[in-house]
Amino acid sequence: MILFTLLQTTINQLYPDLSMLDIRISRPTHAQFGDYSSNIALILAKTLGKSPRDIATAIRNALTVQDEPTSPLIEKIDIAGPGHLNFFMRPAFYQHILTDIQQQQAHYGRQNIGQGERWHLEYVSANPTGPLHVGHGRGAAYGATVATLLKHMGYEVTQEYYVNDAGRQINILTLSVWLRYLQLHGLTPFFPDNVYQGEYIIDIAKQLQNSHGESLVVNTSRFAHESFSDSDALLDAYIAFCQTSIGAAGYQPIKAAALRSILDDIRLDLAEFGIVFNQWFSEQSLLDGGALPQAIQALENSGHTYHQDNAFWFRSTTFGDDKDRVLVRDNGQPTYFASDVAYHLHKLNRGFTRLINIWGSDHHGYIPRLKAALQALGYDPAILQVELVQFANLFQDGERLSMSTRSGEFVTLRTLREDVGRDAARFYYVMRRCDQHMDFDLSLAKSQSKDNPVYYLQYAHARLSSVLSRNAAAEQADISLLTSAEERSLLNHLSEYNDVVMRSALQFEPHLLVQFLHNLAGDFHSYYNATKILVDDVGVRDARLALASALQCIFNNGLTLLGVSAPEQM
RNA sequence: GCGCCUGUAGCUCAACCGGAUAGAGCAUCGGCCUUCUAAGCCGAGGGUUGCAGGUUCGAUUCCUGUCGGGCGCACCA
Repeated sequence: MILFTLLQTTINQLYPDLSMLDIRISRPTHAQFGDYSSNIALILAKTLGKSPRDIATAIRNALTVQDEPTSPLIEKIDIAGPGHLNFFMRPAFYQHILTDIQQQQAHYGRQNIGQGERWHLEYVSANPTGPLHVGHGRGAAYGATVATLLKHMGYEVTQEYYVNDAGRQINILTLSVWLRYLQLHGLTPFFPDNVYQGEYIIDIAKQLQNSHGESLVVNTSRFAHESFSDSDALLDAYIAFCQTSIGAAGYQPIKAAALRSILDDIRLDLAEFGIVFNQWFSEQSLLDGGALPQAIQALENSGHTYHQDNAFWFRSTTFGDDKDRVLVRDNGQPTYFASDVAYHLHKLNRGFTRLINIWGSDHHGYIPRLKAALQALGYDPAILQVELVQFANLFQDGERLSMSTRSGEFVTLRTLREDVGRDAARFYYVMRRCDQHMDFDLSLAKSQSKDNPVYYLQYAHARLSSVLSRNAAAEQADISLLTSAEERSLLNHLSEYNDVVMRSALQFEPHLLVQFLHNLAGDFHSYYNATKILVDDVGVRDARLALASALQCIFNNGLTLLGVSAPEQM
């Protein structure tokens, strides 16, 4: 940005000893403070030991000759308040921006900060034990938007879904399907209440019935469920009973069918939500491919492990974790943590220079041990960045809903999409900071779906499209004819887009872009209501059409980045 | 008990990593369609930023304490 370089060179000349300049240019809160403002004089006051106003005056003097700015793009430079430097820009400045937008169109806002650096983004990664529910939606929408934004900044982003297909919950899932399958064959097996009970389990059982007929039917009366007092122990015994009864040859197909069915559903669900992953990474593949023992070995080689109580431990406390962590249980089974270490090592071995994980906030206690493992293995723990997404509290008619995949009590993401629409759902999920708690009233979302803020933005785009379809913008237009305060404000607002997109991307904060577009739409709607664009005066009309065309482009680009459509009509 | 997140208008949330007069939407009240899309616009009311201290030119933002909410503290995943 022009002002930035101008300030930087000026200050370097005035105070050559200074290093690490943190020049920031912002849009003032009020029009009287100009188009742009910098607080650099206030910041420098302390290190220079001078009054802010003196510094501001020195800077201003360097940028002006007899009160007249040397830059043809600047009309006036004011010093206000405690020492703010306020810049008033000339139309020529905005002419540049409109021309850029006009030329670059869909590419406008794109930058190459990343220079093709390969970043890895893992998100959703919900256990494949049931359909996605609305709680997963936030992480999905957020992750997808962050990925889009980062690609826009020139990073090569690989989006990956980690499939937890190796743990105990998959065995519970398999058992659940089998029990339903037995029921379909008229049997009445003992049915624990902590198996998966959603409707979709029955669907999978029906598929199993079609593909395997009666071949997996077993009389379960031999299973003595009465002898267990602990429900988890009962479940494990029940799983073991199932495995021995039908053998691996019977068990594996059930497990595979259940996994395939659920993953296919999740994949389709996400695709319909506009989210496509580059890779679905199987946890089981880490065990099958030997990556897991290799990772454990690597940790052992690092010297930060020990044996105790027949288990194998990682001394993560050395690296700031609360307590040491088990890698291999006393029964010889590796822990989930061990495979997660292997997984992240695998990511790094694939050549990614940064790992970004988007997790539910309930996993926050897990971060230190994973970073500890990376550090023990010789990596800079900062290479892993975890963004925690707070849960959305779900309400229906004012009552809090609990979400439980196990009991089958949840509202699916699919239902939400069908109720409020894809655009509204995508938008709603990313309009707030991800680390902010969010209340989500389903009944309100449905009843007020036409009040969803997303329509405010889409409507602005539709209005602009409508005007431009009547009269296309001319190649050339004289922006200096846009003289009203509203027009100046719109131009000024528009000029901020690039910066906002960059901040949204690099800070992983899509909501900044949402806020920006919402405010811009507000400015536009006011303007549209007060000012006729298609006036008789050709010069003024062309100038306004040029502005309209730029606005349309910005809304289109911005909404596209958010994964929301930009309709031409509404 | 320890750790992380959090507390801003009646409700849901912003506030550009310490800047100027804390902003939107919803809700409430009053106006605007013979004019390019009223899913819109204009106006009104609504605040001691949980509370108490501290740091400095300046604090919603940083520090300490305190109160309230969420989450986590497994040889589960």
